[in-house]
Amino acid sequence: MSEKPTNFIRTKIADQIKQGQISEIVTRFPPEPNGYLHVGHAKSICLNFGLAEEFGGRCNLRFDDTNPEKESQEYIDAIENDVRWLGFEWSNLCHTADYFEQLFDWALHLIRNGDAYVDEQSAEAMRLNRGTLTEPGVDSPYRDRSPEENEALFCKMRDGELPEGAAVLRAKISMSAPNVNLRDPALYRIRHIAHPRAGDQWCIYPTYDYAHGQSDAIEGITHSLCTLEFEDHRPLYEWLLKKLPVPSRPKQTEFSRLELEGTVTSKRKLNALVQAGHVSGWDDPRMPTIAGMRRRGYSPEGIRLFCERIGVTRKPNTIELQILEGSVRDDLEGRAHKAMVVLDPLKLVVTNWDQAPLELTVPWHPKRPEFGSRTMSFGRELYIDRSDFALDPPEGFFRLIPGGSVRLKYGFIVDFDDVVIGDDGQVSEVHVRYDPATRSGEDQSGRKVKGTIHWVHAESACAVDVHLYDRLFTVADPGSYDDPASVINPESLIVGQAWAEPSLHTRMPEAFFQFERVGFFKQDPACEADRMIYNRSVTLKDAWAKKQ
RNA sequence: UGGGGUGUGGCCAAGUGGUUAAGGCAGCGGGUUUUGAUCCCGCCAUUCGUAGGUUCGAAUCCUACCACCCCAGCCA
Repeated sequence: MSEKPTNFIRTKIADQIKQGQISEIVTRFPPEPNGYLHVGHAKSICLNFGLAEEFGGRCNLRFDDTNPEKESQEYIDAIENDVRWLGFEWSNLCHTADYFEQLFDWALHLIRNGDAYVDEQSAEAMRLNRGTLTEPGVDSPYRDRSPEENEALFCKMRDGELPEGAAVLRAKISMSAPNVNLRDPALYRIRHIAHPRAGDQWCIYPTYDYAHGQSDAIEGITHSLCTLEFEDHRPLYEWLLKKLPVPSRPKQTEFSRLELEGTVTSKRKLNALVQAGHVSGWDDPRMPTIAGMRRRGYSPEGIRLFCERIGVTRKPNTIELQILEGSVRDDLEGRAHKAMVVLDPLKLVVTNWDQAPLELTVPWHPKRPEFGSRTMSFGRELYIDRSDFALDPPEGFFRLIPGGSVRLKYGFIVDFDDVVIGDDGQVSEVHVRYDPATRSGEDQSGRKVKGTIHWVHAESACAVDVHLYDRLFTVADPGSYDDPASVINPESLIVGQAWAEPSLHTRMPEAFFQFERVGFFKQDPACEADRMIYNRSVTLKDAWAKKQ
């Protein structure tokens, strides 16, 4: 295989180690538990955990849980599950909430040094006084309170004596900074609301800007990796680290976030789709969430391969869906069991077959003998896919046609005999004669046919449901719509019935399958034993369809 | 019109002054094939946003310009 592609962060770390500037790296993946993880998070997870792994360092999973309004235990559990499923194990499981006491003490430190003050302006007034992108802001009338007064007020905030919105703690930096993030950013706000982890211990909560860098410092993070939109926050990140007696000095490095063609990677918008019932949940197989991709039948290795292929840079980028699908296919090709399933059945009658059904031994994977084999019965009545027969074949069609022959994979070559047209004018049956000398594995006839098609034995086949997924949206950039629901693809899910060889069900439910010549499928975890559901993860490449 | 970023083939992406500008995906052509899949082979940027300049030599240095992205939450 090819070696791992490099990127600017990896190169920098390798360099720092070589120069002896650092001996160990510590990274962290810091999701806010306000939704499920999506493919964009997968990129970050692979980066953070991957780097730590590669350089023999550590990586923490840290819940950036500073805003109890949006966070919940359901999300916390789902995130842990998703990270593990992707194949990573954290060094420490951390919660910003566990640092609340320390963060509070440090806030006092800022206040006592005159670096923070309690502002009692309304949110509206603060917004107005912040100025604009081109004009400086105006100092708050509360900006020059004494440290003593600030400390007393801040303690009142903590003690619950002030209502929500009555006051915030602000860093005292500059209201005229050209970088608006430095115009006395809020550090603490009042929220009389319980926290999923801290319970009702607190009614003031730190903001991301105040909590993040300090949390990094507490954990001894060396490389704090985040996306580009936080670049303008870096001066603030550094300002706080410099003002506070923190135990270490982490460095923030930004990279560009993943943009995936045809998908939405905004937790807010994904949540809206879930809430409105446009999808069955966060784990709907059409969702770009890790849970959705898992349920759809993507493998962790396939997703990791994808993350490796897309690289890490600071450039704006939009990744084509083909790269994700191609990565998944490439991984699944080697690990999926190959089964025969007919999605759109057409009865095939082998007119010269008068014997009992024949049991054929068929390998689960032609190149992987260790996968073992199963038996398939072959008899007089079979189903083939309707698309594998053409009364009036187009140029280049080499499946079954009047007067023609095809091989039934792992079975025999059959020669066209006759066709039966139903009342609806459609072909209802195709009659063929099999050539006994052409049995797979012992064919000495010397016959060669152009096409090989899949089939199932009508008598023993099992009916299963198949869920055929297509892209969730009709446009390439649903994320740029305020309401992506307005461009939902009404055909993003097609439920069909199929006939499967019975041994499909003898495999474990976790198994990945390739339905030969059709696509990769995975059993849906929610289906019942008497009505199996297989989700189509991704189709096979199809040069014939493309030519059409 | 403020600040911070980014521009290398259809999509990603190496490359940081010196052979014919890596590689992946997609595409195209061919071979193998009992999956029109997989696999294998070959092709696919005289050119690095544009225009100047420095240099024996530039995607890499300088200047100007252009385009696009992010920032005015008590979200992260």
